[in-house]
Amino acid sequence: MSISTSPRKAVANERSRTNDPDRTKADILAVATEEFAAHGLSGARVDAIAERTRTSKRMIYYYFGGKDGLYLAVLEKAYADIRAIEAALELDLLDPIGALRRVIDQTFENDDSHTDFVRLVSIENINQGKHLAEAPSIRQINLRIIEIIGAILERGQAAGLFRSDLEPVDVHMMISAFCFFRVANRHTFGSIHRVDLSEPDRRQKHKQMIADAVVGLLLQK
Amino acid sequence: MSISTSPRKAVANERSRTNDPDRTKADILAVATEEFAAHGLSGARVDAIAERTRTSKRMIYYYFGGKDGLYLAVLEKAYADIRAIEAALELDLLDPIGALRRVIDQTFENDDSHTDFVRLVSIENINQGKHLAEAPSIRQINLRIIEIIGAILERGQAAGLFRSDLEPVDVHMMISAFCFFRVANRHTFGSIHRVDLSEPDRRQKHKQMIADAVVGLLLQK
DNA sequence: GACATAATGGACGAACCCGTACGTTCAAGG
DNA sequence: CCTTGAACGTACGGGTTCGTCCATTATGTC
Repeated sequence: MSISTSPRKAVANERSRTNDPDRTKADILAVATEEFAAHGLSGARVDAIAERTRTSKRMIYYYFGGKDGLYLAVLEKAYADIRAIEAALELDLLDPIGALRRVIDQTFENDDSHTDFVRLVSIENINQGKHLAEAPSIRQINLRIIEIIGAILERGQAAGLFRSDLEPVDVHMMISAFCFFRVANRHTFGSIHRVDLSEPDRRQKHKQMIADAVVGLLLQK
Repeated sequence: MSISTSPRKAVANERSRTNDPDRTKADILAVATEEFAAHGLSGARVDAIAERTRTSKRMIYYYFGGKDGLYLAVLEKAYADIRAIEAALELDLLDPIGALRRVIDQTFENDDSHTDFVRLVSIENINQGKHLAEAPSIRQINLRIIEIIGAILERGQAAGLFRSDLEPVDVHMMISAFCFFRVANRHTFGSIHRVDLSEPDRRQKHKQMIADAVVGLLLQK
């Protein structure tokens, strides 16, 4: 995680870069993320990952213990990356409706641009969330988004704008469901209904739709 | 597909039931549906399916050609079963809003009770919809739901109730996204936010939420 | 500069898994 | 009955895939 602890040699010398654990780990993780996202847990091949790596299969077992350990590390990093973006949201200056629209926009853009993350979450659900259940760090990370939405709802309710019978987690689910489905089910939905869900016009329309729907729902009394 | 073409022998004799192709095929299909839904395409084991069947592995290859052929047959049957229910909806007597709520209710209940179907669709998306693309029958089946929603929207627009800038397929997606996500992402979402999405109270609340949101969205001008 | 420890590579084994070759039984028609 | 094709079972081969054993090189420390 740190800025590489490799020794003096790494300054300028290009070729003789040997024994760089941080880089090796990061390299494996990046390749593994692609492989797992593309083929799922059981479909991913350890040999295939090793082959596309700067290093060898031996290192996967050295650093991650095995296929499952590697998968878990990939999952943890994917969640951490996504939520780090959400955590940086600046909403205090906006009115409740504006803040809510900002959160929705962010979730939409996040899922849209992080296809690998969406696929990994789908895969983990196929696997019944068994690996994620053993990664307490992931839960921690995700509480932030609930806090953010909770704060917005409170402000909206205090102002007499929003209804008060919806919990933050339910609002989050409604937003996530739409943004996630749009990416996760792109293939089947697109193929069946002959629509390209990633086409700019429809993309824009959908973003407007989910924002209007959620805001409209909260304004209902 | 017919009511079994087996001979006179099959009337009452319990034990000597031999050579019953329809039953053999249906048996394989049922077991395979469970196995694929549980472990995905690459995770499913042909040997495991064969073992839990009344018959042998040889019959899988005899009737379905191979693992891929079997998977495709499972997928087709899953879609057909779900959409057959939707096609039976009787909506002509209801006002547009009532009809829309009825469709949403139906979709919600369908996804909620057909976990295997939801999982298979997720799996097919992980597989980038490649198999579904080669199954024209599935597309045909799904057009029905779009027709239904299209008719409701037209009536609502004619009555001056609904906005007219949303296509049926977009409304369908909004409904599907919520109902599908609730089931497909049950494990990760539940584990992270410590909620049981299948608990009756929350279930009911969510059903109300998606209905209110979609109706509310359409009533916006 | 010697030594302990961390990092790395290549080769390999054992289990697994898909698909098939080959042989047998059943059912309907002559 | 006898033939013929459909329905079925057993056993196995060939390829794949995970994980490890053994050997080697780098790195930091005293």
